[in-house]
Amino acid sequence: MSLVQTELVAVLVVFNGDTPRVLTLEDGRSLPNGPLRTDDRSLQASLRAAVERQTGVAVGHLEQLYTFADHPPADGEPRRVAISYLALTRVGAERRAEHANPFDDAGSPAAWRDWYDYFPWEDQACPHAAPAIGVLLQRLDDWITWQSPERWEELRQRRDQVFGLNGESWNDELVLQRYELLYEAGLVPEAQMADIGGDACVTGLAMRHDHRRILATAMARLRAKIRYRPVIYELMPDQFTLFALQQAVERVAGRHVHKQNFRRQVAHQGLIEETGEESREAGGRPARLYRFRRSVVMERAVAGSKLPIVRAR
Amino acid sequence: MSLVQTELVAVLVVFNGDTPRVLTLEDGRSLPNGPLRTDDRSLQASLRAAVERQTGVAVGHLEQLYTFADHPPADGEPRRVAISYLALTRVGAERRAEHANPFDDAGSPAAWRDWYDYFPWEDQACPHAAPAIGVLLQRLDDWITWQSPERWEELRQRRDQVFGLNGESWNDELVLQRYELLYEAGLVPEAQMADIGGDACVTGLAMRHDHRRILATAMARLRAKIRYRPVIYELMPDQFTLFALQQAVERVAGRHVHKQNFRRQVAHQGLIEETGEESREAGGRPARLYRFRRSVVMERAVAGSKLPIVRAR
DNA sequence: AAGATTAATGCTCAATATGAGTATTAATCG
DNA sequence: CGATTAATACTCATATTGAGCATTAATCTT
Repeated sequence: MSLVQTELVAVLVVFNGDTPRVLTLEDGRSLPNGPLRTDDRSLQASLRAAVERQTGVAVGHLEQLYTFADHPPADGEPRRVAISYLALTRVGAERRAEHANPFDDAGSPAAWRDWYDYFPWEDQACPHAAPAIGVLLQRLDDWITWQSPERWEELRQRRDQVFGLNGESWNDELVLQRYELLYEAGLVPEAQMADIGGDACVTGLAMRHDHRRILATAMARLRAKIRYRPVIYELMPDQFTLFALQQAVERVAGRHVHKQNFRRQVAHQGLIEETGEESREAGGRPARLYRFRRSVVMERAVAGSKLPIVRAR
Repeated sequence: MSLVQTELVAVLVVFNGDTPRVLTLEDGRSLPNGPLRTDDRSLQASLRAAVERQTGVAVGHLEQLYTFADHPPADGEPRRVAISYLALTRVGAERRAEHANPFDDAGSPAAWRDWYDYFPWEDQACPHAAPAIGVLLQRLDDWITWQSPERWEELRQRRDQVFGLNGESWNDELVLQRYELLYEAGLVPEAQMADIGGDACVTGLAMRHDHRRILATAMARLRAKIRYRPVIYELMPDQFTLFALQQAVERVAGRHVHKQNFRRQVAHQGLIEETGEESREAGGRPARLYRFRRSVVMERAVAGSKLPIVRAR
């Protein structure tokens, strides 16, 4: 029959000025989730309720990501379907996780984790991540060599594309494709039946079920979306400097941005306005503070707003 | 509990050279659909099987659209969740609908219908649709006037945005937003409890459940996607002229394209190649025939490919 | 056969948008 | 006071985009 167990899974993202973080349960091994309850008004309402109940965090911007089905169960168990969402949370709202209800049903605390802990290779802007990526690529290479020779061509091409090697350029939106290639190659712990762990700084932290795949989908979506919709502002506090905004973009995208062009484009869009105040936290020339013009965005919610992310050479 | 009835719904699109068509059942009142069966390998596999069983059409390019939940049922019925997909079908493959298994479970034939029958106002390229759009906008205006005066401002702004009035420009991707505004205003038959029908050439054909909403989602997705991914080729036959390609884009987007710029950009992308043959069907200077370079696309599946759709003035 | 019609093509032009620099200014820190 | 940290101002070449004019090559009509 078509009765399936439907689960809602949320990827809550917050940017604390340093790195994007995701809300996790079970010591970082799963994402907040809950059942779709018949009495909730909508999927979104159901998800908000579940997350707030489970973690105490108020959910802001919310958008559906993708619906996954697990593999068909052998026994008569109902099939599990996961409807996943991306939720963006402003710093401040995220604090409630540590106070309100910091324990999930299993008794382990809800915790915010650097999303690059799960995908170290996605942080291309961070130079000290390079060695680990080198190790990973070496293992990938070894795996390819172990496959039947007629697949070499295809696999190497795929590797070059998704990891931006041999003339291809790094595409920060291919988070899911990279994860899936690594999964296929058995290089992430989830791919093994036994929980062998592996070296987390190379293969990233593992998660239960397909939660890391969902996280990859969320990262890819967010990276894609900040280029054409002003969603980055959903992660910013009320007031912020242009540098802080740029850092948010850089840390989300995992790559550097040309500062002057970034400012030019942001100014050009007219989505923010000066507050008149200045920030002198960084020790340097004080930076003007800006605020997001929510009213304007309502108007052109649709028009799009690109952010200048430098092309890789 | 979290047991819900999960339904898969497909929007199959074909372009026959004249207009985009969608595959419908029940005399055009519903979309092909089927349950998620526990023994199918994946959601996609389940959907392909259901559609082919129900309509006899082989599904080509397939992508997930969105997962909808209906309103909470009053009685103890399980809740219905619909996972919707967009499927693009090449002409030829679509023929099978008329031969193989032309009757659905209820005994009514599967039929391809002009998608603008369901959304007449979406066809902005068609001049004779203008009067009907005028009537619709008039009714929308009347409805706004009936609302409480403090909502007028907001509603008129929303109307101007989604319908491209008073200085706003028409955005062909807002299919869903337009439908939802009309729904809210009670201007589409689905919004009424009783099936009063209404004048289909103004309000469009109605569908059961939320199938027209799903169709709107599919149209919006396709219109958005042809701008940055080469999906339009999924609707083209093996060989085609540039003019045919342009018409496919125009009919899908519901707006005109600048011919020379269109050709320039298509040529620039290098996604197609001449076959060496010519078509002299149209009675004019013979047009060169092209074919889509599938191999190239595998390489830059990701790179994107924009199509020049003219901005509205 | 002449002229209308239907398209395909070739080419120009201005307005933006983009990527990558250099140079200057204004503050803090030690 | 000078090093450091940023913010900010400008320049420049190149690419992209929107819009148009002009020409060519076929068929269709009379």
